[in-house]
Amino acid sequence: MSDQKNGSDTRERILDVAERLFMENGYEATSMRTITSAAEANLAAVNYHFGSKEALLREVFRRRLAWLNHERLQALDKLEEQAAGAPLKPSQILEAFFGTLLRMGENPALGGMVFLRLLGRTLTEPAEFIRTFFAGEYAEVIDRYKLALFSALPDVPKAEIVWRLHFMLGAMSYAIAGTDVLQVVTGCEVGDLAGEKATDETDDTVLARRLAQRLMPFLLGGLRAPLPQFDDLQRIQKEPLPKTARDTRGNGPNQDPRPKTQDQQ
Amino acid sequence: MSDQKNGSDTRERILDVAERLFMENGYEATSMRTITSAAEANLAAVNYHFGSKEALLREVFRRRLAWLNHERLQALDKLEEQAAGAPLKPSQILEAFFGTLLRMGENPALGGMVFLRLLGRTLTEPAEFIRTFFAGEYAEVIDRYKLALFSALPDVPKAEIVWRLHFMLGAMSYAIAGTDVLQVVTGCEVGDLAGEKATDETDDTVLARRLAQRLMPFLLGGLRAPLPQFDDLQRIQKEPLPKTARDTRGNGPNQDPRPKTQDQQ
DNA sequence: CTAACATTAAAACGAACGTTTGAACGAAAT
DNA sequence: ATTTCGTTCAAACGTTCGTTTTAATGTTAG
Repeated sequence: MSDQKNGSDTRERILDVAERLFMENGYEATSMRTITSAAEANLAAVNYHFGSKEALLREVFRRRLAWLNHERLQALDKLEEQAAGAPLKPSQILEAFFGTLLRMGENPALGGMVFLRLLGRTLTEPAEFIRTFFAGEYAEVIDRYKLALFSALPDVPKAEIVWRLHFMLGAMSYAIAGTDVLQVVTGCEVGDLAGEKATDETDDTVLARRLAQRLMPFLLGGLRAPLPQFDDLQRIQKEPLPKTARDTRGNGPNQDPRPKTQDQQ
Repeated sequence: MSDQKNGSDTRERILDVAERLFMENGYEATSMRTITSAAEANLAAVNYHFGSKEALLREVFRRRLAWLNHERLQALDKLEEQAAGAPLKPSQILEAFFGTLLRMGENPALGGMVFLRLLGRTLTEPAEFIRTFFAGEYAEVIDRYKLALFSALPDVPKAEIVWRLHFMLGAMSYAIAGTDVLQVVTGCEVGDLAGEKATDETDDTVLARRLAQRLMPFLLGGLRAPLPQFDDLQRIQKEPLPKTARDTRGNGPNQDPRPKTQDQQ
């Protein structure tokens, strides 16, 4: 009990801190020294407990995704059991898939919005080991839900469903990851929740709930949108578009005097 | 003419190479030595022409976004001129905003899919200087389109429109950025274009066109989806969710024997 | 008590990073 | 012919990176 306490404590502290810092700065921009000092642990602790920085990131995700994927599969199992062979409603499938995730954002014990944001941002990271890791973690869940959508929408071509699943994942990931990115651009619309000034934690919880309420109808609307007309082989070329102009700033305006002596201050 | 040729040549070569490498590896994971050697330029060339690595990234985006934003504003101007004061159709607005971008993906001279992917991935990067840069570059365009959507959808609350604009941006960015990410997970559905084996460039062009055809209906469906019912103040708490269990792997299964002596091979 | 073990601690490793320097080059301009 | 200036070059700058090493610590079991 107490022999584990010391070790497990440091281990969990590192995981929690790494989760937050990876979310805030990204994987590459977060150094092990930043992590260990923020976790009040020794620099060597990460390599001792996890083996490497890459393995640390994997473990940060594994402890959350294990719960998430299990919950998602269980939700789908339950739905299919209740339906007794009949195809499910798309809204049920989306609720099981996205609702489960968004409910993580409302529960700080499961990572809360910190993990949701980290997940959304990391899904687009180009690093090879991250992609292969996610591919392995997500394979089963995606496959199950893909098949469920196939039988829920028998009239929609399967390729179209895959595309739309892709779009839905994107809308969700981006909405989560960018709650402070695009909100800045669009004019700070998060804080309009009737003057609630609470902890960051409860603030995040409220945000997660609002996000879920507004995201689900959007996704359903997109999923059930009319199919595009397929004028595939006709290759419309709306305008020839001058192939010469390499970019906009050939010699036109909009050109600030950059390379005179470069802008070192 | 020739005195500029040498310098401009290196400069453009660096921009092109950096655009591709930032897309493939991300900003932090791409070193200046990788960039300059791939561009067959000297290591100091980046600091000479652009001043710093950050400024290089900004310039990579500026030369594309200048064209894109100008085109987007012009498209909206044209639409509003034709409408003569009447509100626009949402489909027109989306076509002007997203169609303009997706048409960049079909034109390699404007960056093609390389730039589109880079844009999609960089929008979620957490680095401060990137966010402030994008905020400045996008502010005017987003504002104009936001207002256009407000008058196009007078019955929809403005906050809801902003959220859905956010979702649409996410679906697009993610769909673009992850054409090879999620496609791997979902089972390699890109290559199903009737056995076309062509250059990477024309392949990308075809991909951009297919993406546009399938993305636009999805976005329109999401934008026009029925509004969510607002049961905001009731705080549904579907299940208490044990606040004790910090994470899934307290002592359950799914636990691989990690910290025995760590996994250094 | 002591041997074994898991964990922490401090220090150093070599490699890679972004940036700077100062000289050299080459085509204009004087 | 010489100066000028934008550009390129090789080399080095100091810093930070992830990882490893070696010793010290405290707890558990025989």
